[in-house]
Amino acid sequence: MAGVRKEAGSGGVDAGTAAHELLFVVMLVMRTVAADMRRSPDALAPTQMGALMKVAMGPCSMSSLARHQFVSLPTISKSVDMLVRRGWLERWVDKHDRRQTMVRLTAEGRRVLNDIKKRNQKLVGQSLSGLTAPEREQLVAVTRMLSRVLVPPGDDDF
Amino acid sequence: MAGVRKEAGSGGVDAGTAAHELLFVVMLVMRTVAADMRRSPDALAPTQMGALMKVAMGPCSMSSLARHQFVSLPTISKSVDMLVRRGWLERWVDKHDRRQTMVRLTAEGRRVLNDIKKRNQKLVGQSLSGLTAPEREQLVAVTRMLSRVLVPPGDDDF
DNA sequence: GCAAATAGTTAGCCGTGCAAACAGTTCGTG
DNA sequence: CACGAACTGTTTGCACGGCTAACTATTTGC
Repeated sequence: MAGVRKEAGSGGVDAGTAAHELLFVVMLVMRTVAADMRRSPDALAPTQMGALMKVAMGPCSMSSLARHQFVSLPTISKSVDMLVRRGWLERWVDKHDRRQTMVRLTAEGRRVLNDIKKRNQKLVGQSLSGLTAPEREQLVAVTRMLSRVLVPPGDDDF
Repeated sequence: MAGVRKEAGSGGVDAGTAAHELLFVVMLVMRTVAADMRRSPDALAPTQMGALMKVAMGPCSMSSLARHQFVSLPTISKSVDMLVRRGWLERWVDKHDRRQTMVRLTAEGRRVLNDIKKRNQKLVGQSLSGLTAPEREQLVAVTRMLSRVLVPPGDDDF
């Protein structure tokens, strides 16, 4: 039960242990990636990055964005303010429900987002080049599996 | 070369593609974990969490902590201030080099750190319980492999 | 047609991050 | 040994990220 650690490779692995290992790696990656994004000329916090990525999938409302990033409405409002000021997002009032303000990615925003993505990809890719080809295959298989299980199903905000 | 995406399962996977997939999952996990840590009574930012985890491995200096978290010395100084104020860390001047201030975890700090870890583990573990036992085995194998490759070798700060 | 619910923004607070400037300590070299 | 250079942290001042509370503007429902 809880508290019992089993070794991988011989016995079973409970979800808690797997979570522990996964969290360690996630922290490891985020630490370097977040630091690199801070140093970048187009400095961006992880949440803003996530917001851009969501909007890149298609226009959405403020609430939808806030739910997606798990932040409050005031927070996303201020963040979008900043992103609009930088010229990366456009904001307009929805025709059918004038309470909602919708958000769309600008061409410049898409360019910047792709730049950051490429930059992050290169950074992490350098470490990953230390893996063998089969190891990378295994890694991708696991990421697919995690994506399937980590994205809340039936929620359009994800 | 760059820009060419190959499908997993049949052909090879270049490091960039693997990095892309890994980053997606990392963002996914961090989003939920960071949000949960904000809501927690012992609210803590990812960097502070990382600092606590490093100090939990054994006492260390400010510089060492700053390098480990990839933040500036002023930033870690202020963060440690806060953690000392909360009673989670203790600070003292090194006997042999009076320039250095060392940091150690208090009993309370260790308790809180374990609480947060358990909380995160439970949160992520819930999603991971959707995996089969062999899938979890595979996941743990990949995390081990990633830890090996992501931790800068020969650097005592990691 | 009006109260309640919904969607965003504004105001005010605290925490995180940086660079620049400062202060104390150790090192190195004449 | 003495003094300047290098190293280690802190302070200051700024920008931004996050929250709650309070407010405005719309839509919905009875």
